[in-house]
Amino acid sequence: MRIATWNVNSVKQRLEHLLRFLKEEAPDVVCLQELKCQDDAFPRLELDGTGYNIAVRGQKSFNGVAILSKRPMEDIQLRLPGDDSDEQARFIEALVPGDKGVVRIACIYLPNGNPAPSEKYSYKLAWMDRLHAHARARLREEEPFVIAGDFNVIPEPKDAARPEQWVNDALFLPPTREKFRSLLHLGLCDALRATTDADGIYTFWDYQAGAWQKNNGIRIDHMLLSPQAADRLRSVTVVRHTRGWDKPSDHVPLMAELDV
DNA sequence: ATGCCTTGTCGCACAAGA
Repeated sequence: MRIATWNVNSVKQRLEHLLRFLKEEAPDVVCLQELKCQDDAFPRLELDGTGYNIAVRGQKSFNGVAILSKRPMEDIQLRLPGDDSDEQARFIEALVPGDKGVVRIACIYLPNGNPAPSEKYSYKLAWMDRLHAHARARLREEEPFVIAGDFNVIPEPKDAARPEQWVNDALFLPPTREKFRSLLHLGLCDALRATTDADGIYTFWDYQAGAWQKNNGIRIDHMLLSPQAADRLRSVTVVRHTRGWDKPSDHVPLMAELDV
């Protein structure tokens, strides 16, 4: 099963890119973030011919997440547990069947949190605590489980071309990185880091200041795998060339192949 | 030090992103 995650920065603006990506890579599952539209504005008709089933948690203007799956999904969850008053559309989860078994896939758009300190940063840290609690509960089920998405976390200095630019940023501050590590300490595996310890691997390049042309990137899109999913990991790919397309998203897709 | 782009919004500038 090929699972992809991609922050598209407006699904309406990126529809042609998405269709091209689906055609070229033929992933079984695609987790999308930053739809920037409500449920009824999601381009379902435009995706009709692709054969993907669609689960959406949209929101006006900001945020918004979706899962596309070739096979029908079950047990779709639209909220990250832990705060019933949280209205931001940043979480969607579904059980997806494969050839040999099922995988539960959570698609997340973790808050940016800038500036720090601020209420936004407090919200980010609280959201990470809720994700930690949810992951711990899922891990107790001892099944293949994947958290895929835009984490807005630079895990290590080598995950930034110029780490000194990020030392005061919510994506790289010590509390942010500590909470990311605490997810790993639960027993989750950073899929890309299971395949390589190389530096220079990025998933985001800012639109500004020629970041792409200078390769001034950061690695902030991740897939975390439960032990039962990690045991089945075959490969991880950053689909880097999409950043060079016309009118691209500032993020590129991350893709993992699981033997499921 | 700030903005640099890009997107969405009951636009006509601003918020949010990272």
